Amino acid sequence: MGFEKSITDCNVLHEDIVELVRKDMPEESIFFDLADLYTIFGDSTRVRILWALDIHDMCVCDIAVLLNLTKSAVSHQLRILRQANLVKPRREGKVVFYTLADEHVKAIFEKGMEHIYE
Amino acid sequence: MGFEKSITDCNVLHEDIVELVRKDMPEESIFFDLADLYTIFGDSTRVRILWALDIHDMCVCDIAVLLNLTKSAVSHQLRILRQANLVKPRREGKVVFYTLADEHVKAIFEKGMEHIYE
DNA sequence: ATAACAGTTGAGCAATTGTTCAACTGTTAT
DNA sequence: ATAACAGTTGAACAATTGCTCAACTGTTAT
Repeated sequence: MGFEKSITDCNVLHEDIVELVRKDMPEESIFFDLADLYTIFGDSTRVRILWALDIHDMCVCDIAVLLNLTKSAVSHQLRILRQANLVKPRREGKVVFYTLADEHVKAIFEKGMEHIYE
Repeated sequence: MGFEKSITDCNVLHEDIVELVRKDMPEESIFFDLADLYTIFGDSTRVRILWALDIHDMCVCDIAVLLNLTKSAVSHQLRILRQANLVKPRREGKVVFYTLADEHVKAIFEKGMEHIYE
């Protein structure tokens, strides 16, 4: 088991605190997954799409009109939301409806709103 | 009161749905604020800093050692977290300790984790 | 068949972002 | 004074991101 090269340009000042925190920290990959999820919420277009879908299922054209975007722009964002398992497509003839695929989305919004308005 | 130029390259397909959703949608600036907040959570370094501070207050050097980063990199990220009112600094001599400034942070993490592990 | 339309996709561009580097404060000890 | 060290800051660079444009599917109607 090797040690990774140290990048830091300073020394530990409170070894006890660092060890305490290090013990309780999850492994690094969890933080990447968490950050990846929040990156998706970090765009106002995607947030508006998710918010809209939480009110009612919608097709690409309706979303585009609602948010005043091209259907291409909407489709690109929907692909990102699809890959993150946040929305699910459902084809009906020529039209593709998108549905919110996760009940946690609203809870995440609510916690965010609580921070903003305090 | 004028109408903004339309960008969309398609027409409404379900006017009733669009109107229903439009009625319940908050104004645009709220989505920018929400997205800005999640952008901050959208970086694994910042998430790890916040997680660490939730366990215990820490100074810049300790964070740098814990996460194997330069103190400059840590300081830059702490500035972003400070400006978003997510952490607060407290100077003690040469050392600056940072504290989590918001109880919602943990709740936001928890909701994110719930989505990842389902 | 073929036209019309909803939706998708890849390349490319402008804007944004995280880190590094180097120079700079602020506080403590000699 | 001045050296030492914790921390901050601005410029610069590489990498990423959101949108546009144009070309492409897939389904329905003529």
